[in-house]
Amino acid sequence: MKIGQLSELTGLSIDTLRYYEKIGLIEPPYRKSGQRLYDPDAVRWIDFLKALKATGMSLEDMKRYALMRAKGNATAANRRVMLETQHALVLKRIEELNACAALLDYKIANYHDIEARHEQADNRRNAR
Amino acid sequence: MKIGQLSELTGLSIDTLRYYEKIGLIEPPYRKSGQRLYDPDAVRWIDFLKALKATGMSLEDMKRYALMRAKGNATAANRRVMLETQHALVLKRIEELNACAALLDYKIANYHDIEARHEQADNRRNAR
DNA sequence: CTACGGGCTGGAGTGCGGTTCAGGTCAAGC
DNA sequence: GCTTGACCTGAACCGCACTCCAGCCCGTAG
Repeated sequence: MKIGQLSELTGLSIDTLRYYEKIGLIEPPYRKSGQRLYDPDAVRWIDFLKALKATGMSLEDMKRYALMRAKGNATAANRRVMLETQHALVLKRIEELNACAALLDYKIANYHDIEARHEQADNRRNAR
Repeated sequence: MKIGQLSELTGLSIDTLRYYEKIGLIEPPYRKSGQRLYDPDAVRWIDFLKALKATGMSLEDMKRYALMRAKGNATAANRRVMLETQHALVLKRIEELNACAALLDYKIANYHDIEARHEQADNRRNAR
């Protein structure tokens, strides 16, 4: 498929796809008269990249992973370790977000209290 | 307290504190012969800013919040809505991260399988 | 044959969130 | 009174992850 289609399927812009190729995240695909023609498997790889990115991994680290992947089975253990590290980071981040959510809850409850008190005050004023 | 102490207490660099003041996140404090002297309450406000930031809120949005806060009680309801919006975003983000964690788990399990199979192959080779 | 849509390149530009720097001022301790 | 260390300002600079652009090529449809 051509780059436009890949862009549609993955949700990454054409520019981003070319950029990812340039920095080594995507293997340079076969070309026909200059134009990139991608294997359908590219979609799955890019979806995985998107997932890694969603975990907060930097493009730099993703590139390291991609490089190891290209080198084949000998790097499997190292890749696993990378994923495990990232997994731990994700769990940590989730914890952090849970804490933030709790704080927001607390603050929001406070605002509700404040608003309720103001309403009471208004009611008293209107009753006079 | 002086800016150095505030920096220690909040974990933000002196530069960042001055930057936050410049963009309107922190009220310009009282000064004595040019030097900023902060009220201890500043720590609590900055900790709150850090929490908002940890939720992924942009400095721009935090500034909007700070501006409303400075305007007093009349803005309480709007501020509450902002926090509620942010709360919803945090929950969504947590969901996303959970999904990513699950994918990583799956991939890691795959790698374990692959490594186990390689080990078996090695064992067979050594047995010959 | 020509117009058009899509793709190509290299390189410059963008937005965010700071960080660093040059060139000072000020206050406290020795 | 001099040194030291913390602090001041405005402006330039940084890394990341894109994003856009000019000017080109190519294949297909009308």
